[in-house]
Amino acid sequence: MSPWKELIEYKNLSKLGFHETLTGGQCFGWNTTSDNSWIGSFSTKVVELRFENRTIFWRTSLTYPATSEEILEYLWVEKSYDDAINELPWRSDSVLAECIEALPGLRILKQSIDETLFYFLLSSAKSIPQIQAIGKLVFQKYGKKLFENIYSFPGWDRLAQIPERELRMLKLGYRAKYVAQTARFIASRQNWLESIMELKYADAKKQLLRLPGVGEKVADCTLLFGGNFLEAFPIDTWIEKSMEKRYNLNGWNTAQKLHFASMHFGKFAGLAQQFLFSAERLKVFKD
DNA sequence: CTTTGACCTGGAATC
DNA sequence: TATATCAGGTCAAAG
Repeated sequence: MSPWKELIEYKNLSKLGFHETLTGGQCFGWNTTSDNSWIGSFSTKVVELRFENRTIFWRTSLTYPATSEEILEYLWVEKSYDDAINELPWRSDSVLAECIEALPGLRILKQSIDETLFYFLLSSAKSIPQIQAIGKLVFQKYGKKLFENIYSFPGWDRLAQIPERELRMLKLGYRAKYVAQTARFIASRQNWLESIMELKYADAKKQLLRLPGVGEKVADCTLLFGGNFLEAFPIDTWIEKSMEKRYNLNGWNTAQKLHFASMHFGKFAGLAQQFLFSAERLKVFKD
């Protein structure tokens, strides 16, 4: 590892918001190394981050290094983040205001779409630690070793060569079929997944829905966390609960809730979703 | 077009 | 210490 360096001093960031960003379920490649530090990887770069006195410090692997610019981009530490927060309707929405206040600096990471799709294909009826665990088994077996205890995403072409039964042995359960079939779909279409990012949100989502194991929720997670589509609004059980309890949308179906989210939260609905989601998960509200 | 149940597995809840 | 339930969903069959 390189020596620790200061990445940036960040006034409006809490340890909780940062911790939740890295371990709250939008990504699965980070592990806590101490009370205030985390180690993980993105696009075969290994990084350790530390949060201290409103400042983020970083160090990186010598064999798989990242630059500070790459880390800032991955963490969405840019003016566009502040602008996005500013555009959310927290001035007139006290629920959202309370969530943002409780989790300063919570953000959407800029992950790669291939790896993000993979993880969310594993996510159904699994808790965050379980998704992390079974994902890691696959990385460990078919990926490249990047660091002690850190392995890379093998890539869809590699995954396409693996029989479903072999994936089942890695505890994927019925998700093995999703991964195996999706891998074959993607591997047989050159540049298909990457080109989705050039599309408009609705079209990109329509494309992802063609994949086996990808329903609305997984499609929106993939687009939001891996495709930089900030208007994507994944509705899982937590958000479902949030919409019904905090916004009184009992009896609304998913399409209606999605419409509400888009109208009410606007083009950064996905960022709002992350605050609502984490607030619900971390029990910010008394109920 | 909405509703229902199966699908793998295991950590967490209740006996 | 056992046994039953349910979990960041999807899909297909049935109403």
